[in-house]
Amino acid sequence: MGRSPSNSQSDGLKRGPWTPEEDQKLIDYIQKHGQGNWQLLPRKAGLKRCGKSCRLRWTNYLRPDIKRGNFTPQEEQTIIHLHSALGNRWSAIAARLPGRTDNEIKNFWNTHLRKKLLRSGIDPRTHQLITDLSFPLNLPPVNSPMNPLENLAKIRLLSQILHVLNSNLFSSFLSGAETLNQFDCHVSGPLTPLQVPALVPNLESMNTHSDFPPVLDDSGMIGSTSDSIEEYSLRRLVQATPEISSGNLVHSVNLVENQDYDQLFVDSGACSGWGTAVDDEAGGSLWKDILDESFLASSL
DNA sequence: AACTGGGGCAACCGCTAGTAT
DNA sequence: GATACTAGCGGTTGCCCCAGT
Repeated sequence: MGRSPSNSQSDGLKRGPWTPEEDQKLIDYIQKHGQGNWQLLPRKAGLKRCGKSCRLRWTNYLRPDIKRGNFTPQEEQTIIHLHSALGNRWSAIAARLPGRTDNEIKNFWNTHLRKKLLRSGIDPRTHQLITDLSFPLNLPPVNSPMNPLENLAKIRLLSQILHVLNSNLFSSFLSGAETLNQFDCHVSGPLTPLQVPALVPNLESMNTHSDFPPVLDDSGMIGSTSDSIEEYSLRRLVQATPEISSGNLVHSVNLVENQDYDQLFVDSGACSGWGTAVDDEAGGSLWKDILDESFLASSL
């Protein structure tokens, strides 16, 4: 737990996990004298800790009014709602959740709620539907470690790219049509996230090009194309990701604002085209699945 | 049964804002 | 106004636990 497990400090101060004895000393001192000056407290209380460490231990763990245990669904909703309004201002969020500390809320957000939103196709930073490829692609700087959760959308896209590259569909194209003009159709206005899966069935289920949905241009409009097969496949994948739509975005935002998160998750998960993969558990196993799938397909 | 990898979370670090001198 | 000190905040780290192999 925590950093700097070593107890041997050049300044003579102990770091790392607190012992029950240290906790008791701190509790006893504060119960007798109140919080007062944190810099002086450790010396007066007989603790070999810095004041900062004492303050954190008290405010995050020992304070008598701290509520321990799991967050309730109500608290979850409150946190998500407040985060959409306040951002990463954990102390401000904690101030509205009696008995919860900023540290606890921050940890809960990073370990549970962020994943939950990502799985639902919602950018946890903006609380909006993930709508473009730049979302996952622009996140980690080159030298920073990848965050698999924030790159869920990227992973999903990669998975589907592999599907296309390995599919009968692709090989049938290699031997057949060079252009895709025959798939033109006319739909006015941008597609909504709920419309896209209807127009773009799961790639897995499409074995012939006759199943192909219409192609969308950069603005999300359906139009004609003379893309190469590769371009077409990639464009289709792009369109298979949650497409922004004023109508549906408003719907989702309303759900958030109305704290109807369960419905929001149901809605996003109900999108068969992208919801299925969104439902996948995030993490390293996803990469394994993707690679396994790719290997299997390529070995056929 | 032993090993391994990932998740959870307590604790630390660095920075900033506020206050005192 | 400049400096020093303190408290608070958000980001990050790394140990422990446990599920999966």
